[in-house]
Amino acid sequence: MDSKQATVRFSAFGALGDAEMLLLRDLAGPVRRLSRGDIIRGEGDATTRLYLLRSGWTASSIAVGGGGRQMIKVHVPGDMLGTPGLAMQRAPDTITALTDVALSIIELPALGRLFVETPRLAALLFLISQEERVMLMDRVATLGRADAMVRLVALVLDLHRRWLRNDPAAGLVLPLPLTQRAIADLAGLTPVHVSRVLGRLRGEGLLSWTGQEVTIHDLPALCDLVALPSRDLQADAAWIPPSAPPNRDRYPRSDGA
Amino acid sequence: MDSKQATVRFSAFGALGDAEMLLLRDLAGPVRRLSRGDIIRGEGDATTRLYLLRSGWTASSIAVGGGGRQMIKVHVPGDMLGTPGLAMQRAPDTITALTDVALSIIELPALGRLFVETPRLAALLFLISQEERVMLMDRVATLGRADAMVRLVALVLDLHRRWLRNDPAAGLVLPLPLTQRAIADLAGLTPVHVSRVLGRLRGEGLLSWTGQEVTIHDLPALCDLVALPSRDLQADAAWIPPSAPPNRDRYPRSDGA
DNA sequence: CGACTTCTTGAGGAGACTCAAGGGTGGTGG
DNA sequence: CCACCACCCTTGAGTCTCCTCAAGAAGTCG
Repeated sequence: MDSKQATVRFSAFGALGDAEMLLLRDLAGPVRRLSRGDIIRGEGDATTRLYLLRSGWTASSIAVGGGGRQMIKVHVPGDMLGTPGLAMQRAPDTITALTDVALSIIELPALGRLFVETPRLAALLFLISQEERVMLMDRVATLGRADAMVRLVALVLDLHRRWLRNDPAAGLVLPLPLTQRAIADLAGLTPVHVSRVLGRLRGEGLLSWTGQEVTIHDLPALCDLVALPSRDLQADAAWIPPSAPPNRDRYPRSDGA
Repeated sequence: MDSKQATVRFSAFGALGDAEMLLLRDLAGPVRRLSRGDIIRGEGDATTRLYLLRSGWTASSIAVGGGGRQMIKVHVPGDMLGTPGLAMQRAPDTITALTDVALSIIELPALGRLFVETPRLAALLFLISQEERVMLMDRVATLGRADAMVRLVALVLDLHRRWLRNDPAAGLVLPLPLTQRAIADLAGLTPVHVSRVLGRLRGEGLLSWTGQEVTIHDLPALCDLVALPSRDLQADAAWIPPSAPPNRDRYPRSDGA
């Protein structure tokens, strides 16, 4: 299950060959375990490594003027953490552990080898980043144009969809270890208002959100409320390079000419 | 100048070798010219090509329930258009021409060759996408946590910064062909409120925004107001593969095994 | 010149915020 | 074992930002 989750994001866009499977397994270094509340990487830190979330929940957030913060995204197992920071000298976001977590460390030279040795894997990684961009675009649309109730429902539906990808057997109850303060930081609201709106959602029988898990009572009604298109992933696009032949070293490694 | 703008986003992350320059020039196909207001690609269209903006301004937007829309981003020359859609079966956003524009069409097989033949270029393209993600993250933070005045100022500063990259000699006056309705769609506000807040910014001597251009009167004060970190790009990261040797065809093309 | 879009300004209303108080829960230490 | 503290959730009252509706001025294109 652990190793399956590590590849689920990749294989959504195309099958992995032996060479890719091998390199993907080598990509991830030692596993590190952290406790709830720990900071995995802070804003301003050097961007010298990536993380692959193995189990547990983490979140990425940006501090804004005056002690507040905007939470950008909640991560589920299989997500790669810290990638946007590669473009910057210093990390743009803080990554915190929402629960006890296990993550693999990915060193950057391994990423360089991925681009040289398995162009197919590089293209799939590129597509994962495009998917992340679309998710951020939808978030911009929601934050810019939706009221509090729609924002909260959109949040639940998004997390439900992503949770189902890791565990297709999961039903309408999903674990979601967020305090209402964290939910407010995600939705761009205040904790007080989150409490009120969740109360209304509960009262109308649409969903119930205890401290640790959400139960979706009326999925169709919720989808209706949010009214965002379904965003089907592009599986197996024709332009993606085919699996590389199994022998290595057709290209020089990045450390030797 | 045209060809310089086409490479400026790439070379921000590392120098381009001869092989990369060649492939990058071959990447872009025929130039297409469109008029102000034309739709380059609509939401739901097939995602079978990309565009490289040569001159003029375009914007990407998402329709939201009830006739409204959220504008995601304004593009300047040198930006690649349509990339997020690669991950989806149908385009998630509508790309419209804000002015008369010229753009090169990039067919997807050329993108596949880029990943196979020039891993360095692929890695740079990957980094451009990460930069776009960071810009979207900052936008999420602004929309989630900032009031109307800060949103507008953040918008101006972002566009000013990106405009300077193409024309380092540009001063504090930048062309910005957006109606107040478009500004409202960008900032997640209503046109009425945009008019009011721009009036206040003008009254306080911070900036003036006519229909076609913005003049920044007090840059330090505006930066102070927004208070987002500076986001220095990571130039020439060590993990990026070196330039490929000039001969081609070390890897099979994607059309032959 | 007329039709259209754009910008401005006013008045009233709604959604979300602030401040504040009270109850519940979990963890810590005496 | 219990007292205490810290955090979390809830609910109320008042305020403010931003929205809606509306009308008029200014500019643009056919």
